[in-house]
Amino acid sequence: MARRGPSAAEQHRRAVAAYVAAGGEESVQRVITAVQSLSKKLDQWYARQLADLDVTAGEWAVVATLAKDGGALTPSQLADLTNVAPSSMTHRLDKLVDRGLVERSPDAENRTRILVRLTDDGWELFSLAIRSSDVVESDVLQDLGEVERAELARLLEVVIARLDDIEA
Amino acid sequence: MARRGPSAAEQHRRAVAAYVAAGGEESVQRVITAVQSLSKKLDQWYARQLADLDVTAGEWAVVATLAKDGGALTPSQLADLTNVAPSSMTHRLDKLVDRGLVERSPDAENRTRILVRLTDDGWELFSLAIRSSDVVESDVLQDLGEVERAELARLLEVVIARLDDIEA
DNA sequence: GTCGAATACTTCGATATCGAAATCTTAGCA
DNA sequence: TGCTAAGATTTCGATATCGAAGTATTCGAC
Repeated sequence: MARRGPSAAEQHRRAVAAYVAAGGEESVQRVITAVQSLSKKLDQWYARQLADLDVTAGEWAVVATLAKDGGALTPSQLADLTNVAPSSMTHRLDKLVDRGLVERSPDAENRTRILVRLTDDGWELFSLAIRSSDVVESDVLQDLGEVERAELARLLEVVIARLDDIEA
Repeated sequence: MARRGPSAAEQHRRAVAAYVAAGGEESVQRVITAVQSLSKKLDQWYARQLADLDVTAGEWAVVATLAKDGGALTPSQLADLTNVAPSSMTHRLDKLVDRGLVERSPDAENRTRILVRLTDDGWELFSLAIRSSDVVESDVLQDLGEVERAELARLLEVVIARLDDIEA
């Protein structure tokens, strides 16, 4: 390492070229590859920021999912939404409960279920992490004006809306 | 599971709302969140497709990275580019070599280094996987015309270009 | 009401990943 | 040349994840 690799822009260019050479369609690969490189880079930043808060990416996924939902979710739902096996969620929740970020409570209506909620500390961690990553994210988007950001968001949201139809 | 969760579009809307409520800026969160949900969904599809080819996501990362580079890379470089520890790469390469997808060869110029290359079978796997995922990707983008795809790609590429400056 | 299937979570054994230490090679300098 | 520091890979012990089996509860058919 230490050796500076190719720039992100150059990596993107090469990736598109390789995918097109292998039989992919250019207009598709330019978009898809860009989404993936961007997401990958963002994930790296998050991992570093979360390390400062002493939280792993997996633990953050649980906290963020609960925060987005706003209420309580079962371990199975959390496993599904965060892409891990249910058995892995058991251990993650054990640690998060130990750290006081989430709490488990029995579901009175169905005793096979357990409900997981964020504690006050969990909400505080969520808010803190969002506010600090918002700074990085704003930097990343600084070359786009309000109009362009809105257009970018609109186009991405069109694609996301399509995802639902494809899955069905 | 089995219970149908909220749609991707609905999940996106909720996520943005939660991030804004926690102190994030809306124009930023709409874009960043969309990039991430899209990437996450794509990763799920890839994982399923790769499973059909009997390749894990980690193994695919190595094959794709070598294909994009076009030449030979060292284990350290591969570990860096695919975001895993160098020690993990050792085992991954062992398995990929066993399966005949990559080959290790000593670097004549520096005997501490090892060079990793795709074999013909490795190239074939790459091409096959790209062509089949291109189908899914085209479906995902079907609501956008050529002009909109180009505009989306352009906006994303502006953001990617910014990444390099931020890292420096 | 009771039996069997389905659901939800946890436990268990195997595998993958990580960070640190070990091994080997190269580069720089006296 | 000989010595030390730095670099690249692998080995090793600890931890996280997975899939399958195990346990407990609920739901539906009879």
